[in-house]
Amino acid sequence: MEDELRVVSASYITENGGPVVELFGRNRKGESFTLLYRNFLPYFYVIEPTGTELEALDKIDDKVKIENVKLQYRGETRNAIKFTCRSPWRVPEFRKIIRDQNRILAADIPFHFRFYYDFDLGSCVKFSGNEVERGKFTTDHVVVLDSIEKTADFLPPLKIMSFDIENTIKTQRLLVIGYTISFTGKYEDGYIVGEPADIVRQFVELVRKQDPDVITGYNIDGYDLPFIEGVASKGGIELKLARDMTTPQRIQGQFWRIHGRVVADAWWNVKREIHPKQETLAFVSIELLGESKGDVDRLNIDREWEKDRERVIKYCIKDSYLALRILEKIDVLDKYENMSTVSLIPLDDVWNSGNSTLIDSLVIRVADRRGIAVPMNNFINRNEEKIEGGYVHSIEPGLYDMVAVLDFKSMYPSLMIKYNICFTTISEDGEIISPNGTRFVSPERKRGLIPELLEDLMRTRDKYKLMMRNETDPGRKRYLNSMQSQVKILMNSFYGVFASSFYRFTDQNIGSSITAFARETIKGIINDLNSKGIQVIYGDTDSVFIKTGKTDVDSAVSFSVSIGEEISKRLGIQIEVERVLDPLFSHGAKKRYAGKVVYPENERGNLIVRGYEIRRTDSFDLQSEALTEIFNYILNRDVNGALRRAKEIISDVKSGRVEIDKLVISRSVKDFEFYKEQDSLANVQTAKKLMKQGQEFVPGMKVSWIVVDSKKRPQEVEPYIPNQTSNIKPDYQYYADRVAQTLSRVTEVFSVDETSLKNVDIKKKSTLEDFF
DNA sequence: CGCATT
DNA sequence: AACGGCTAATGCG
Repeated sequence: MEDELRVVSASYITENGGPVVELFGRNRKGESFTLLYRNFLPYFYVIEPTGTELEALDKIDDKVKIENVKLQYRGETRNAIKFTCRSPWRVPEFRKIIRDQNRILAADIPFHFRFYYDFDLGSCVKFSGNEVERGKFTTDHVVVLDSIEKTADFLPPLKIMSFDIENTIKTQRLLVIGYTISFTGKYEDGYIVGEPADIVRQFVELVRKQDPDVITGYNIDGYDLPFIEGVASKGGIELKLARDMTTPQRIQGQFWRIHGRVVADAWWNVKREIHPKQETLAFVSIELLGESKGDVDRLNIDREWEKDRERVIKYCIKDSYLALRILEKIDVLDKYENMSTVSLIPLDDVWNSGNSTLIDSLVIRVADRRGIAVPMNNFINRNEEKIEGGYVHSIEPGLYDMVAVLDFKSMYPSLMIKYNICFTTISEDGEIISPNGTRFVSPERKRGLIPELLEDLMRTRDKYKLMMRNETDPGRKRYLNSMQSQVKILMNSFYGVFASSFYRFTDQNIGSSITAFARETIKGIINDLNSKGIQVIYGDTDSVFIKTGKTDVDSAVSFSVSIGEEISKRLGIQIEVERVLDPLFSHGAKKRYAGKVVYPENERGNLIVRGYEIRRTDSFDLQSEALTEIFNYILNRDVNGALRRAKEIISDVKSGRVEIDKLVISRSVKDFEFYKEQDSLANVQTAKKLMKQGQEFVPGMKVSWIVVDSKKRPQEVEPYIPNQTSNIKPDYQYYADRVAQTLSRVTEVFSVDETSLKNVDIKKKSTLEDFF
């Protein structure tokens, strides 16, 4: 049989003492597949092993063969051996035989990645083989592979299953599992009730029969899955949720791995994608879907269950439905499928692992092809010293006219290309010298592996952008846009990974050279512009804000474009006019500014605010809204209006003329042990109170509260739960003070301080009362 | 200064 | 075969 597949996940199982690689996914028609490959074995390298080491390796019962090879290691050709064995799970044990871990190479690459690299596979594969009986596998088809190769990507229908559990609070008894399944645009839902052990047994059956690619739910990682696992282990039930009958495994107390499926917690994904101000399912459902949750009282779920079982079941199913719709709404599935295409690893690994895994996938393949040694990651000898980062130019308080924002296109990747920065080119006799003294060989002598990869990615991105411009079909256009954006994200993640302390190809000097070149470049531009009489107002890492001195937009744009072109040509790195702001406001702090956009045309009139409270979840809505209003006045150059309105807002808050929803403050909470003085922190206090009330809480979650007495030490707060606020009395003075502080940072630029803002006769204005 | 956030 | 991109900077308590 022959077909093509989008790979959802890859793993291996043991069969007759040896490994079998398994790939899972769906074809264009939406049929699910298991692909099996039996003739692949694990291996690693050792550079110049000693006699004793070689003897010990040779004696290993698991050994298949030892071969002599040559490898490029730290710029030299070295003799090495390639050690092949049968059991991937025993490799950590064999690693210990070698004294100096620097001499063992590529002995920490997960087996399914080894398979992926060696067969040069991608997000989609073309295969041929014999279809066999399904046996224990849950997919529509099971195929023993003859051949497999990478193929052009496509997006088949994937099946998503969302579930939610309800349990009693006191006895922690499982009451019901509700679920919703989405496939080819259709929804199907249902529930399971009965004895707890039976519920879990039936759930396992359901998952096996439905065979979903993605499993989701709201906070299933930290709550529902561990709960079900607990019931299963108490009842002696094997939780065979995987496509190959294995049980879920928890990685680092956080992610779950279920062979053949992606576990994608809707909460975790929402957090990562949209940073909502509050993270409860109720809040996110309303914000994203405009739908509210059922109104079952979870605190008295035992009573609700006795009184009206149907209602609790409906509520449970609704929660699973909402989580599913949220996951669909934030469009993560397509996005991660496309990143899988760009980074050449299975969907599951893109979704649930870090940037270094993506970079590994591209870099290790090239290194292997060129005989370049692949060291292991090093999590033990972490370098304590930090790399110096980007340069941030200070900004004077004030209101500035016609400011152009120029910024570098992919600055760090561009510098890595320009200066040939790579672990393969770093050398004491290099011709290129970074500002911190590190030397790199010139590209004429030896083109670096990383610069070459980055150049390929730049070309790929430009290709997608060009295709996007010429595309008329909106669906296809969205796809192309997503692809170019994933390529950009991947390019930009190179610097971070190479600046990290643990990464296999990292050298401290590589990371610091990149930022040093960047600082030199940006400072050079600032000095140059200043010497030409062009005033630089601000700059951060890869951007410069200049005063154009023009009064109309067209001249401001053409003036700054010509400056950008001149710099681009001179430095060989592209710099573009991102925006023109008129005016730009600063209160004199770095990374904080507001401006009104006059260019580009499609953004004209928009207000942009960076860094200020408006964007922060630990400021309350009223504070954000007040600041936005004041910025509106200021950016329309109405300073008196701003002052008048600021005073009005503050006096309104002070006298309690504000809805409680506007006073909610949210912050995340870690594991309590993490804190030195946990009792003094409002977020920890809130989490503890929530737990006492029997609410779901897991570390890492954002909690929301209202300050009720700021004069107590520590300040007293009450958890905020929507529609349950009747008995909370906010400390209005506290809120008024905080708003005053925020607004005065702006008004002080115009010589009005906090005290003058607060000192108003509130009797004069009583706008609200006039309505009654 | 510790902590969370951008 | 398995944890893991980076720093600069602000502001609250």
